[in-house]
Amino acid sequence: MPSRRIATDDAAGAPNAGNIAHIETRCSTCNLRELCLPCCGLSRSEMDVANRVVLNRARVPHGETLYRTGDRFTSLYAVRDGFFKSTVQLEDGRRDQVTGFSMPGEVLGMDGIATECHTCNTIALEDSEVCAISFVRLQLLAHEVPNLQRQFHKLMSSEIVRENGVMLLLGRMNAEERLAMFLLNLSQRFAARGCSPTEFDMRMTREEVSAYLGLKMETVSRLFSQFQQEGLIVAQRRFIRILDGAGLRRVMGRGLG
Amino acid sequence: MPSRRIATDDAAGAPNAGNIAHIETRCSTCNLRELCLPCCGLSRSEMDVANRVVLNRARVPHGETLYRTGDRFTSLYAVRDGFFKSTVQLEDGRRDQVTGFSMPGEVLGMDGIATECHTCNTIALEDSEVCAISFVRLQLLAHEVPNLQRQFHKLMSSEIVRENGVMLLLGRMNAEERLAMFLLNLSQRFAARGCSPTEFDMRMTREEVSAYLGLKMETVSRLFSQFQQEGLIVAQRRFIRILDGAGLRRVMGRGLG
DNA sequence: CGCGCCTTTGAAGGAGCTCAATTTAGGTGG
DNA sequence: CCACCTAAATTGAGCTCCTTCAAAGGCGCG
Repeated sequence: MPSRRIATDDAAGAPNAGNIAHIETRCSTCNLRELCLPCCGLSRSEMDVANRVVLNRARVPHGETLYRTGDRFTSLYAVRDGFFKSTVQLEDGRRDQVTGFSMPGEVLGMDGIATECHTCNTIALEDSEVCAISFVRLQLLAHEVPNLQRQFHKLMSSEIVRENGVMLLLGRMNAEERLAMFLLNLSQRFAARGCSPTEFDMRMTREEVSAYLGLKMETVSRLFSQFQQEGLIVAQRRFIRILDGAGLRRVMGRGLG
Repeated sequence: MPSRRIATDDAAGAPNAGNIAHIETRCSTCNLRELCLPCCGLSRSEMDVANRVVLNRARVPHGETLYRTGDRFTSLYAVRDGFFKSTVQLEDGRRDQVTGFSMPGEVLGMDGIATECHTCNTIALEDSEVCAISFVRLQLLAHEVPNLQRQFHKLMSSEIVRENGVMLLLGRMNAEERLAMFLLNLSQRFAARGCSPTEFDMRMTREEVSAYLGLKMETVSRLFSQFQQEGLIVAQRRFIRILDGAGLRRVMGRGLG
């Protein structure tokens, strides 16, 4: 099945096709503006300008692809609601690595800027909603609003920094440490969104967690059980309660001496 | 020892301190302009504008740090000559992961944009030379030259894409595949610089290669020996000759039946 | 209620690690 | 110019952690 095309005004074709909800969005009233790219760090008046980026809101049902490798790049996507995974695949397509999970306020699609084609696949892990931000328009607007330009640069840089962290995790941590780090990271991101940092529902399967952590599903499952026995967490399938955050942090030191 | 500070005109302090060679550089005469950020893809007249970015050339002797974690971010660095590694460290500092090796024409320092402090360490693997590009000035100039803005965005995006590839390597490839991929990547990058793709001198130690590939030094050493016995390469310490590139490419399929 | 998918758990195997000894290359000073 | 010294690289043997293969358990949904 084809990945869904979310039209932005300057994209070829109808601006509002098929089953995709198209909503004129006002950033200034968006409850994610603290987290979202074009709004974060902008003053009230700048925000009015930002409203003109024309964000086309679109729903992405659970399991649907937002964009896939090879798709032409036209927009960035701010996650408004829901949860996504991004994956890269080995040519043969048999093995794939999850490069990240994205939650509300985070921005997807920056991989496509370089070649103007996407280089990974992004799939909704639950019924989700994104704001499609026309990249051409974003650039035009950023030209007028230096602060927006800066925010955008910081956003791309953060993604580089984040990926550096994942490389450290994949290259130099053992299985225990990887899962502990993963849980702490999720926890911290939920907290930043005003959700409980100690009790949350993971949206991803064990398989997807393992594809992110560079492990096998069975290993991840065993580790959840182990952490539970050690009294660090309660894990009932996707539901997680963190009982001992400090303990998890300590796990990350168990790797070497 | 402190990391070396390379002053750009708008940085606080003397613009040309100590043992650092300061040379007014003209991009239009630089033999790297095909590869380098501010020049790549720019027309002749745009290039003249680019000359005004004020690139301070600086030498970085073998083993010296260009910037380190926590250093204030002021500039990007285009590698003019030499070879660098970038590393991130676990808090304890005992384990570190090499996030990339950089060669002439490549740009370093984009990790610093997000927080205005660098989040990795970058060290010269041989006597090297960089152009320090004041980020403030780059932004001003990019504002005047849209093409430069676009090139810069593509550059950051490429870095994201590159790191996605490394995550795939670290998360889903076995040791053989990792080394094969590494050698083919080096080869291809040397080729792009007009150097022989089949015969080159690696600038990094086995230790550094292993810190990049998420393996141990001994494993990497064994693999070099193995590849040599299989007739894929000649490896005499850092000198590498690729005898059978197609064979190396085939190695990357051996990972999963 | 039964089917499919996700998850858990066990037992055995193997890829890469650890520890340790040896070889080689490059730099330095007599 | 050679002997020495140190750092890098190689190689071996045994071990460990994670994987592989297999089976059973549990939850959601038609």
